[in-house]
Amino acid sequence: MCSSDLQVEESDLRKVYDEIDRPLVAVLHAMEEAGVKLDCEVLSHMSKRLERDADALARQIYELSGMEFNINSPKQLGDVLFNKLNLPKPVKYGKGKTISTAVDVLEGLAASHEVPKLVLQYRQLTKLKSTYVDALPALCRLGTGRLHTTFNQTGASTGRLSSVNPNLQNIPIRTEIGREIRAAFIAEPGHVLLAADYSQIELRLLAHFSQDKLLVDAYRTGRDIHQLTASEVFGVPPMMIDAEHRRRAKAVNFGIVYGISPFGLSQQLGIDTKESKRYIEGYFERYGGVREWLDQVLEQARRDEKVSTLFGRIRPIPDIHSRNPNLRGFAERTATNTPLQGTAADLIKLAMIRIHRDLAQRKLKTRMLLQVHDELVFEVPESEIEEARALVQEQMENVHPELTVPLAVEVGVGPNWRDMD
DNA sequence: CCTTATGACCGC
DNA sequence: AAACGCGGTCATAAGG
Repeated sequence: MCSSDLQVEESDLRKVYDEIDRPLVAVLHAMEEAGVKLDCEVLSHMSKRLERDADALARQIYELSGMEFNINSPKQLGDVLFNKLNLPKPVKYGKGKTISTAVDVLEGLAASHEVPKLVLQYRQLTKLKSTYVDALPALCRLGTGRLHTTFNQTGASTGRLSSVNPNLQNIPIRTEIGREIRAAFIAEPGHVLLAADYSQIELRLLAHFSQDKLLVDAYRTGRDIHQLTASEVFGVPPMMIDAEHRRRAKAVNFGIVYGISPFGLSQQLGIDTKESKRYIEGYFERYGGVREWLDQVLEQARRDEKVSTLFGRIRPIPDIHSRNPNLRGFAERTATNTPLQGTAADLIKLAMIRIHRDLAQRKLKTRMLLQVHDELVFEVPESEIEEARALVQEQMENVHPELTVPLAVEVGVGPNWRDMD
């Protein structure tokens, strides 16, 4: 027996290794070798434009500050904002050393002063330029113009993959400029990119694990889950839910998955902890099964000092008995989040193995390129689009039919990673 | 010169 | 003091 096998003697863990992680190795290798085509021309033009725009912002910042300094140095920036311009220092942010210039601090100041507003714009531009626009083309393999990441199979304690050199799991999408970068990820001539992503897989797994009546019923009947939570927590009929209600309810649902605290939710929503506490209490009043499941996971974590995914992947939770409330709090949130995040990771890995197998069996030229936690990206010859779409959606949705709620997968097809229909 | 820590910020 | 899960990268700054 080889030494790596000694680590996985327990039978459930053995199965996770034999049926998920070991067969995934070949799939990941093929994905890394395939790479993804990058339109370096697009990025080169973007680089010049961002250079000009960032430079113009910097000049305005220097002008309004009355001095030149390094905007990228939090120390120098804090000094200018809070000592030279005498903007109000963030409460609770000093923590001894440098004053925080984090985005939420600057956002609070942006309404009353031009400089923090410009700094936020400057940061957005320089972040995207240095991390993506300038860095990615340099990593393209010469000749093919393709970008090859390395997937780390043991990087995340929950069983998720990670991606390095470059990280292709954090390509921007939220801002317009970010989406321009995404548009530089293209398909070879005669091909399209196909992206398939699980819709709210962790909340669906929460429904499965907790068997909460309301949550299970919501997913079985195809309800808008954030609208439902808004309705239940704020006591407003579903039809009366506006965008702000829904936004707050969405943050509550995410908070539940992450291991909610009144403080964390209040920070996320920019509200009082009193109010966020009311939201959380309101949630558990309505989703009683969720409360019971969370309690049961914590009980198990305290008993075994570990938690598991649906398939038996294990995460030790050594700090669950810590007398340090901070450490213990982290351990508790880890304990409740890991079965959700880890089971989602197990499921998409299983789907990847089966899709890779089926593509080969059917002798399709479609290639799996990327995995981004709940999304798979493929490069598909135009002649195979409909067959690939059906195969991928089918395998992802039916990866584990024993779940008590359906898994929903949305599929998009397009010439690049931004423009998907 | 390289390594490490920190602050900030990109994604799911 | 810190404060909601999991990662990776960049620029700065300081240390060996």
